[in-house]
Amino acid sequence: MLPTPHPTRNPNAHHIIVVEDDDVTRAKLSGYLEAAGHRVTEAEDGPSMRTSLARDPAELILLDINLPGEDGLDLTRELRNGSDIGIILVTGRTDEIDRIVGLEIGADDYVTKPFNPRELLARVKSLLRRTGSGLVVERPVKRFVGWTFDTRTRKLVSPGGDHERLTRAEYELLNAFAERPNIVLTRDRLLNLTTHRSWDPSDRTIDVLVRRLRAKIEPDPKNPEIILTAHGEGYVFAADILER
Amino acid sequence: MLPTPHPTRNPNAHHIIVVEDDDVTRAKLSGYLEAAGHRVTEAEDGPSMRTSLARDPAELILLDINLPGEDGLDLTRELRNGSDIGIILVTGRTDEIDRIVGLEIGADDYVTKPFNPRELLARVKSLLRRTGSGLVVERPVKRFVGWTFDTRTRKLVSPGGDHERLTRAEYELLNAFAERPNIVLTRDRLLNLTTHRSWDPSDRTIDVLVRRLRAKIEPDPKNPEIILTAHGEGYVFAADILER
DNA sequence: AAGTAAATGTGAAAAATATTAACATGCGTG
DNA sequence: CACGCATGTTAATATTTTTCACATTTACTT
Repeated sequence: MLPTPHPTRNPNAHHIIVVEDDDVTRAKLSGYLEAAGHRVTEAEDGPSMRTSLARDPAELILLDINLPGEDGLDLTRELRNGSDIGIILVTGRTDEIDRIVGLEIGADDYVTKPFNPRELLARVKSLLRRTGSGLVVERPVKRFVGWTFDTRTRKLVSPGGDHERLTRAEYELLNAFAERPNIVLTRDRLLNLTTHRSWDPSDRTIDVLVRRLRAKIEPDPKNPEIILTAHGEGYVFAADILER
Repeated sequence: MLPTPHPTRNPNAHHIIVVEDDDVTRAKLSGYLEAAGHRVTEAEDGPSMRTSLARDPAELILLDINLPGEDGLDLTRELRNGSDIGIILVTGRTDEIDRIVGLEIGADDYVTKPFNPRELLARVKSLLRRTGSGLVVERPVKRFVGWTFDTRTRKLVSPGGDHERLTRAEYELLNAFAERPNIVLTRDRLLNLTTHRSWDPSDRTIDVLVRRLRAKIEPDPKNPEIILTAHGEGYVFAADILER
């Protein structure tokens, strides 16, 4: 195992501010994040957050919606206005209104208590990547069965050298697959990876998208060889990926 | 946590003068700036500013437009005349801005009350970098896929050697993109970076600007390769930037 | 092996989003 | 003040994405 870089001694680590009034929750959150090698500052309210931010700019903020005094949503608005900081809201109940409003206001994602540490870290990592906060670098070019997939320019070059244009959704889906080859991905997971929505059994979005992707990359779309369906489970990207 | 450099004991810190007649606002501004590790001098009017400046040259000035007696705009002109000090105007209302920016008096940027501390610090940081007074020196010339973009003269030279003239808005947009390559930028963000406006879903300003920029820099504007659209999200500048 | 219910595939309409051209406005310049 | 340019706005057109109805396949039961 790689030695975990000590957060306070690793200035290259991402700086994350945890804004949460409850001591226990705050400690828990920063514990997870520090264990993952991030540099964490704790703040118990808005003013404290502003101070920390002024002292040491952060790439990401975990923000409790239900802060005493100041509203977390107001803080979100304030942060989002003119900054590209990543914002993940922390919500107590499964209060759907809070989520939606929060995301519309400018938050990038949300997590609900109680936390699943793995999910939390995954969302943090994904957001850091999305906001372009460097460090988490992935290989931009992936190859599989003759295809060349440039994740940066979002282009796909066929074994024969033809260029395929991918729409955003197709790109997101292929990217999701290409990062996780040879394992079954549920529709729920895929939808979550490509858009930010959650899935319900009547949602056929992924199926349609898979069809379109197959039409573009499968030699014989009727008999898929790259994107296989796992009946009752989801889909598998069945090809080896060569990075770079 | 990183040790915060004490402003008055850190001669490497940037010297910033805050010119503002209202005590509360002035204290707030210098508070933010000092927390961020800058060396701050406060001045309540023009004469006081000149004195401070003579005593200790500054890299940047935060200047309230509505000073009693002397007009902030006159001071701007005076400062700009024969000095390359960074000037950020502080304005009360949003409607004052159009006038000021349109006049192109020589200020480098502006912020509106009430301040968003994070935005304020971001603009200060960015300006310090731009004026080259920082430890972080920004390269004014950027290259991408054959193009040469001189951010100082605002000139764009094509791979073939032709000169493209960019309007102010086009320049601002290209600059925003070139500083953040390979990540998705929302329209909201782009609008905030180019002008200080906030975005609403019916605002197609950025779309039109993207189109005009594409017409100038894309080999085939119908099939963009540099500025890609991320449907439902925003735009991506998909090219590597070589600085210098 | 045939029947059945559930899951998946498919084409096309509907909705959401982006592109484009044409027009409107405002500003500086001659 | 009229002209030209930069910029923003509007509305039509085009594209992408989602939804839907129905066809087909699969897994399972008998």
